[in-house]
Amino acid sequence: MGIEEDIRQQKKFVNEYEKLIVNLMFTSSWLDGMRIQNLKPFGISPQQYNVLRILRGAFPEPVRLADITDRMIDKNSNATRLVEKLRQKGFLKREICKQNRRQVDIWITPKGLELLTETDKLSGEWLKVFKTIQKTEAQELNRILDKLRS
Amino acid sequence: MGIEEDIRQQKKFVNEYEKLIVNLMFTSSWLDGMRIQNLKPFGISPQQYNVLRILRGAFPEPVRLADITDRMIDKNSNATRLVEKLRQKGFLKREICKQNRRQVDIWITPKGLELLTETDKLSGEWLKVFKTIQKTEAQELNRILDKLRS
DNA sequence: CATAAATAGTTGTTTATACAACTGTTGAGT
DNA sequence: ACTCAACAGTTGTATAAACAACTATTTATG
Repeated sequence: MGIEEDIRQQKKFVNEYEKLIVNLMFTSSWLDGMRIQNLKPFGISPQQYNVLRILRGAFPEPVRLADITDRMIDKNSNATRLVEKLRQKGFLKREICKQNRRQVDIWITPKGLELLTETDKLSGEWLKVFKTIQKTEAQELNRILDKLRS
Repeated sequence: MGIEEDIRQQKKFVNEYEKLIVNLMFTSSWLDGMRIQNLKPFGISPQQYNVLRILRGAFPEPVRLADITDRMIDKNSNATRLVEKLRQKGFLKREICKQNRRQVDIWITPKGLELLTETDKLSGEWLKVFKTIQKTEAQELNRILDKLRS
């Protein structure tokens, strides 16, 4: 019976919108839990993964720290510290920009690219999770979520 | 153009499912940010609000700590400490169960109920956020999200 | 050119989260 | 009744998130 069962709620939601808020939060938390478990063997968090994906998207061009913050799913995380964690693990390099010494340019390293190649292999696992819904349903979800935020 | 624009992604997603993962995470983070801002004037976090809602749902019956954990959206949060925070603020009371002294019974207080009555008034604000989508679209989202987790 | 404002990151501090280890209580099996 | 496993919460600790204050650099303005 869906989300009511997941949160053991006896009463019905007052309306579809109330239910939707809870449903989105719950589903996201559920997905995030799976992402954490998936990435654990690689020693990175979903947020760190997010940063590496952004860097790969720009490769071989560098990305500025501010751009990372701007493009991250969770805007509130501290990009400086996230990047430092990834640098310590050797997945990226950072350099103060010669032209504008306020800004820091960041590149993904071969080791970082290699890591993403490994995690890419997990996408088959993810597709299994999503096999429960049709492609048209995924499209419909994407459409309505985009509309919701507009 | 939707989520691609929100995360400033130039390239297209490889498929609707990849896009959906990002879209769900992003939308949830966006909603959560609004919830934090909404609840800030009342001095509680979304998680604490979630606990109070569970308690109100059972009122005047008590709820056991384990049930709270079980019914929470974010299962990983530490219910003991969440409850203690709310107790300090006077929104709930807790008592060791006479019949089974391992378990702790928790009730929402009149002050807690009053707080929820105040926050209920905000639901009008929330409906404004959701006015962008139709009721049938909300139903469709709920249906597909439930299916996704099944 | 001197100063102020804006920009780009960094650091400090408080609070929250994740996960494991721990305490106390009850129930089951012998 | 005694032992052990299961149960219900709590506490410790390491890591991360939230938010504001701070430093350094560049750009704009008089």
